[in-house]
Amino acid sequence: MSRLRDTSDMNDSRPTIETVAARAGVGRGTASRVVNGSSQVSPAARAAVLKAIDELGYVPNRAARNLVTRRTDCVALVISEPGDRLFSEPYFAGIVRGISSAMAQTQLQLWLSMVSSSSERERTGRFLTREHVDGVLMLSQHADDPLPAQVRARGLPLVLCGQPLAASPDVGEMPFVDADNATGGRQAAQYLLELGRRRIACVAGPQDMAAGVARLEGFREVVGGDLVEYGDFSEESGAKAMTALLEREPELDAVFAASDPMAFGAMRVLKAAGRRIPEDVAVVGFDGSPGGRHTDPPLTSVFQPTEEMGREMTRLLLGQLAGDQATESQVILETRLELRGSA
Amino acid sequence: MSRLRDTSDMNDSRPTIETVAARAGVGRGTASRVVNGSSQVSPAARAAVLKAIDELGYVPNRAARNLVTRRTDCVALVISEPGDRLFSEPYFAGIVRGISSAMAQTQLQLWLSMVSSSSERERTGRFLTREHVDGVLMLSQHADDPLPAQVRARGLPLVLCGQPLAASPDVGEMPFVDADNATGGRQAAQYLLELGRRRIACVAGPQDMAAGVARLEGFREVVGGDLVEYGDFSEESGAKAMTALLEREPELDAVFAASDPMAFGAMRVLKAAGRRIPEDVAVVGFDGSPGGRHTDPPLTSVFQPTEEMGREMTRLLLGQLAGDQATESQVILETRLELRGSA
DNA sequence: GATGCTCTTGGGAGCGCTCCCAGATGAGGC
DNA sequence: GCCTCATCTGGGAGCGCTCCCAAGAGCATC
Repeated sequence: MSRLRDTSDMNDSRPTIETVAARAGVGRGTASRVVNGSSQVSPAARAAVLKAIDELGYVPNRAARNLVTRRTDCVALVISEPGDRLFSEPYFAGIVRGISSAMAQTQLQLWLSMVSSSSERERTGRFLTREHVDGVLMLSQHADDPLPAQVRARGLPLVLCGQPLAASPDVGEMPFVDADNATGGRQAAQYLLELGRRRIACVAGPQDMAAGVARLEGFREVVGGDLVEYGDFSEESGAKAMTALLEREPELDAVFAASDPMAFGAMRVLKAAGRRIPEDVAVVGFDGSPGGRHTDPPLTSVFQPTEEMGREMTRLLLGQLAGDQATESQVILETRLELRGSA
Repeated sequence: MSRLRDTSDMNDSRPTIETVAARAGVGRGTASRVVNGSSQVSPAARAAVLKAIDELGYVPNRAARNLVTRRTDCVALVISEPGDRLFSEPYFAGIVRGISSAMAQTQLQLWLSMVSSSSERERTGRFLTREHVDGVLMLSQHADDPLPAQVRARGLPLVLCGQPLAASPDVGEMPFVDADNATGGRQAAQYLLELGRRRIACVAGPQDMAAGVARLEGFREVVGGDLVEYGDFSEESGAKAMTALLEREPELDAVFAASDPMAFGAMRVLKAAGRRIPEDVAVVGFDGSPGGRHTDPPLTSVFQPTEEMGREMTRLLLGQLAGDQATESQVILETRLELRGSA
């Protein structure tokens, strides 16, 4: 009576592992061992089970498995930033993409939580228990964010994006992935020096984020001086800082901005002030974002491999989940100067 | 021997509903009824159970519940776009934020899947079954994306962001949330007319997306004419289109760009061509994105409530999940012209 | 042929929960 | 006092899976 059907919804009752075992002519245990890749199975039994699985279109029931294994197969991705400013930055987009694509190779699900208010922070904090997730990936650079320590205290595997500030608790053991911000700052400064620039200013990032501190530090190692104004990585703050810098030193001939958006803002102000880029003032950003290709002139920038950072975060977390001691817990990825037109 | 401990990890064995029932002096069934908000419980029993839950810090085991209820309490958020261009746009960021915050009020988990390659598309497609998720939210505007129809065919609750093109299959019944793009286009055109502009050009969006079509349609209803060039919503494409428009009609005195990034590109080209904004050429964008506040001059733009769109998508999906016939299945949200400096 | 080993196997037990049925309780009507 | 009905309650059954134990099979050794 039944005609050909999509195997994906046979009669609304999907096959269980018992069905598979029966069809393969083996016991439930053996079927389970095959599904979970145990080596303790004879080739014949394995083949029979695999055939049955294929014919029945068997998919293991996640809930049943999680119930007995006491894992959740679920990893939280927490994006913890006030306001919506940062999420729209290419930096975040690249990392999320990297994480997502690496996670797609896995059994794991990626649970997304965006935290901007303190009430959301509290809600999320309460949720981040072993009861709900196996591990946590966190995009949060602010030193005063309590979530990382909280997660860590519960013994949940955690990988941060961005080195925590030295002032943070447990900073030594916090696993993280970051770009080599200090070297990036050095690369920018060195290049500007090599161009023959001598009055080099810096639009630095916020000093309550490790990235802001390190980029400035690297820059200063090479250039010295104190022609520095601070922003918060946003375009607007970059424009403000640039205005201040121009006032302090009208003769400046180069600027290093610690983020691409800040560089965009700085370029806008420079142009409005009648400076030609790069002839009068050379500009170097930090991010190497795609948007920098389309400014006028295109922005020379220190590239950080955001997508790779996301993939590395995932790799570190998987290592922790597997209890693999060999996996390193802190990874710093190289930056490189991407020459376009602004310097 | 034991000192004060975080109740969240007492002895590594979390209380079960049986523990709660025992402590409250009731049966397992009654405890379960209280947890699930059944009305068939006497006030005294309810109070006792709630007290026990509180004292024990009881949290229901999700896997066990899902096993028996045959739900997953999990909703997929699929962001289906080629390349990483779009994800970094404020449009996406706002919607994701809205979805995330609405979902946080819920039992549901949000499973994130970013799809850019066709292999990822296939993987995701295979995963989007009732076995894995209860429903799907999809951010995908391209007409040729097979995922929506696939999900729909499986009978999974689905809400799209952005009205599907009329050419798409099942378009009539596809639940979606969108901004009123046509009216938005009209608003922009009308305003430019009211300003006394007479040679009004349009940088239109891609015509394989409903948003691109509708915004142009609305614009044309008011302005007519064929001073139109097409972009793909990106800044670069906006610049290209603007260049072409200037060539075709050097005397144009206004431009409507169907996205903010395209407007940014257009403004850049206009300035490079020596046009003053808004004196020589008035510019109106579409998005009302925060970035538009910091251009020079700030960008007048048709605002679409992205965050609200995300919240509405969530609401519609929850309605479907609850089997609530009263919940409308298609929502179109108002746009409004946000006056800044460029027009 | 008995013994000891390894490799493989089947299936009982049980994870924590909800569903549902049968029973207890109490109020109300005869 | 007895029956009926509605309300509330306890706990058995069972969701689909993995874990683990005991036992069978096969082989080499004594």
